[in-house]
Amino acid sequence: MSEDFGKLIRQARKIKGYSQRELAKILKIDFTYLSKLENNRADYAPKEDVIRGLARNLDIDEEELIYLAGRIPHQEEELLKQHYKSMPALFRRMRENPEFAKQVLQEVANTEEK
Amino acid sequence: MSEDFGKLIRQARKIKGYSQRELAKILKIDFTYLSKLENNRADYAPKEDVIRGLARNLDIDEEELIYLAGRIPHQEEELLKQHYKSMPALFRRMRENPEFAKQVLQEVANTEEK
DNA sequence: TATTTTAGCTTGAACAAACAATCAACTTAA
DNA sequence: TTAAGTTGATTGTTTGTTCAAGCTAAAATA
Repeated sequence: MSEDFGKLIRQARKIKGYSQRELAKILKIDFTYLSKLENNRADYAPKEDVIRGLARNLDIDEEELIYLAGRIPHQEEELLKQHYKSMPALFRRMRENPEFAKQVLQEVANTEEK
Repeated sequence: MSEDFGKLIRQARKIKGYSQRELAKILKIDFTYLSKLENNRADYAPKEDVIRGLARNLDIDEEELIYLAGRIPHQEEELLKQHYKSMPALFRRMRENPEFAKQVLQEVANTEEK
């Protein structure tokens, strides 16, 4: 589990003024599990549903939280398949050349008209 | 499982002149499982190891086959986490605007000096 | 002020569900 | 009559979550 995933959800929970038990109840998960998530003590990332539940109730962007957890949103799997021939290059390039990654992501962020 | 994953590995196997049993033996998987993979009858994508084994023995690019199977190579998970804030935009943009996707991927492919 | 609640949190062990692969039985073509 | 391939049922493994037990600090109570 990501180092910052736990930090982020704990912080967000506190801002919302929930105790772990309160939030866990809303999400219908065990509060001890939420504790583990906040401490990055869960061996594996939660399921997408759980992550989305967290995001919704904590006013975090759902997709962002999914990526932060090290998952890829289910709906994007199609994209991977469709572009399977060029994806490896894209990812390798972004990994090996952080400047490039920054540039591409910047570009996308800019052209986005929210 | 991807529509073309099965087709691709079956085709590649035939080119190599293997029967399902022969190839399965090399990969140390059950030949009936290989059959299912070729027919896209396996409910879930194989593990990364199995995909890599297939790719190696069938002269397919390992990463490409992983993406085609709808998975993301383990080593790339870090990248997702690192850029969790901008990834959603990138993927959404690529999904919603195939032209954009093409362009970005082209660009990467071109600047790659193999 | 010492003592007992209580509210919030953490952790290892146990468990359940989802996922990945095999087994047993069959079909077909050669 | 065997070599190749398919399929539904079953099983094994990994992943995701809960359970049982306990810790700590701050309030309440004596």
